[in-house]
Amino acid sequence: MGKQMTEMLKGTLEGIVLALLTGKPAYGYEITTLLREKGFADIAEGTVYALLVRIEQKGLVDVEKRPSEKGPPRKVYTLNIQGNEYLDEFWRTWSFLAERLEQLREGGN
Amino acid sequence: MGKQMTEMLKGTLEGIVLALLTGKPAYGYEITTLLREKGFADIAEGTVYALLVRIEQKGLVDVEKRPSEKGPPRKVYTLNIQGNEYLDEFWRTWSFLAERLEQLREGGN
DNA sequence: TACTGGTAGCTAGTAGTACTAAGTAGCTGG
DNA sequence: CCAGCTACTTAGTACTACTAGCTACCAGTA
Repeated sequence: MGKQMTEMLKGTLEGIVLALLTGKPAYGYEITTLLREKGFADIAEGTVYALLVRIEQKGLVDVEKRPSEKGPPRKVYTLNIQGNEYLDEFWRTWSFLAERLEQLREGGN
Repeated sequence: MGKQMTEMLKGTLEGIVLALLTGKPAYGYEITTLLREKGFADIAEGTVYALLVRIEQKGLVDVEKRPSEKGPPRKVYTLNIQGNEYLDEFWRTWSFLAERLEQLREGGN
């Protein structure tokens, strides 16, 4: 992956994953494949798992272990209230940044 | 500053500063005040100077020392060809991310 | 049986970047 | 003379995505 993309994902990937969880719980492996479908083809698996541990420790998601039909048990992550608030804050921050950047791109300096 | 903003700026602040430099050279102190005018009120001075050192070492800008009317000499930064290419790459990366995020926000998961 | 491959999760160590917190230094006005 | 603005610098810290591995379960196949 490009280095610029790597740096830009810092701070946004967390929001992306939380956004994926709105409404539909998912487990780690599922999230990585979801990300690939959504166009984030080069995000390392290990990155996702580490991120999931982080948002769990922050208390943004509830976790439940469920047996899988094909493989080891899955850890299913569900966005909770705190996670929703955090996600709202994320979107506000994102909007702020995106607006300024569009101004910079169009307005010219 | 919010922690989310801090993390989100990683990778984008560099592009923002380079964008500010397109067409008009500027020096560090000027850039920090420019950033504040543009809405990035809470970006630490030290952050900007460190970033400027970095983009200089990457060879994205040309540097010239000029005496100031009121204070120590200024280091004036000018975007060069490599910087322009880097900035193009930055906008491509940004567009990619912004598109996916808008899809995520609207399309709903 | 042995082996491959898909599913599923985990970890130690590294690099990059924004931050804090402090400092140096020149100039002007009270 | 010193407070305050200008202007730049630096050491140390925290956070996050990465690499590069590892464990483990199951199905199909040679």
